[in-house]
Amino acid sequence: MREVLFEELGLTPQKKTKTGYSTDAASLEKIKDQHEIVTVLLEYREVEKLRSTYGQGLLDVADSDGRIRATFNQTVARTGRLSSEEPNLHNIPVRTPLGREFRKAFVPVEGFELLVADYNQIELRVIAHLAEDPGLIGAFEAGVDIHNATAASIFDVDPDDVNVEQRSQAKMVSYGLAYGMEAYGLGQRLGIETGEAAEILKAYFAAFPAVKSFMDDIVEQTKETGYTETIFGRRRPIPDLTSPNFRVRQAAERQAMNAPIQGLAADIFKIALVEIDRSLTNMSAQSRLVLQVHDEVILEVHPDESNAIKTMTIENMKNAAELRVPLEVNVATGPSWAQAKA
DNA sequence: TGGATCTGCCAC
DNA sequence: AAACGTGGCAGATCCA
Ligand SMILES: Nc1nc2c(ncn2[C@H]2C[C@H](O)[C@@H](COP(=O)(O)OP(=O)(O)OP(=O)(O)O)O2)c(=O)[nH]1
Ligand SMILES: [Mn+2]
Ligand SMILES: [Mn+2]
Repeated sequence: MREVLFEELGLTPQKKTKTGYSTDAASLEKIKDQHEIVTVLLEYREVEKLRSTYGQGLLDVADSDGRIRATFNQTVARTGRLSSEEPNLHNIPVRTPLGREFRKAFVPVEGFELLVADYNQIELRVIAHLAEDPGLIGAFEAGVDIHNATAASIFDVDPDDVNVEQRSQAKMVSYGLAYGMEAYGLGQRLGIETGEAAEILKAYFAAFPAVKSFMDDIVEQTKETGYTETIFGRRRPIPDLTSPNFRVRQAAERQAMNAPIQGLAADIFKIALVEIDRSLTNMSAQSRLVLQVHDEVILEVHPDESNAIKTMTIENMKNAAELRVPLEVNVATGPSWAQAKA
């Protein structure tokens, strides 16, 4: 593709990879108007990704009883998250309408429904707790949805008019900035000028002043000990903090910022998951756990148990840890993963 | 034919 | 890619 676009058609290269000019989606978006094939290629990329990875890929691994059984690795992700392989059930599409179609294929066994419970703004709550940031804590006490507020601010729309895609983008901005994203990277991702991105960054840390100092402290502390540690005691060594290579060292600093947060969120979620499992046993429930996705749990629920299981799941998740801000859970039920959305 | 690497892209 | 973090998978390419 690189050869066709940049040599044969002579389109304008945007950025480079290790081996030549990049043809990734962000680059193609910028040269759409130079040749009609670019839009076609973008559409092909989207459809082929979905067809190969999720269409054929999932059909290939589905068992004869209609279930898909993945391997959940407990010692792969360095932060304490699980990972899922063969297949990866942690990256089933949700962000585009066409991609979301695949979630309709995840259904409960006959006579049951799916219950989906996902922590609300989980890592922002963890940051609020660890950084003791007055802006974040105040927002959570007031019941503010920060992803929504951030979206309203960066896209200049009324908070009530924020759509799903905008909130999703704002999520990326919120976590990106918290974990060391710079104005340049923010501009690239939003498709705006670096200067404009710098204004967004400035506004973010003005609203949440303690986040920056917390991140600086974490990096300093990690340089001294050589590892990060969650409040439950999960340690991650970060030896690259002393690398002579600037790039490697910078990357290590961002890992040090992220690991205690993502790690604590993983600790909390795992505690909740074990408690949910214990409760199901204690209740002698017919309902069962079928999947987890980092801060989300999916249960196959018998209608007779629906209310009890819903209450039990929410309570276990909210009470898995006691932070300076409340833990909140979004929960929904439905006949498929796609439809179990509040 | 198959392993290793690279690019690109899906999710949290 | 110097430029949020954590993952896994498909396809192309290079090479044995
Ligand atoms: N560094 C980073 N972390 C992310 C990103 N997306 C998701 N995460 C992490 C932080 C989130 O708290 C966690 C769970 O993802 P969710 O999609 O459930 O988002 P969150 O819980 O923040 O918001 P929610 O209220 O559930 O929509 O995964 C990202 O783009 N960058
Ligand atoms: Mn969540
Ligand atoms: Mn989630």
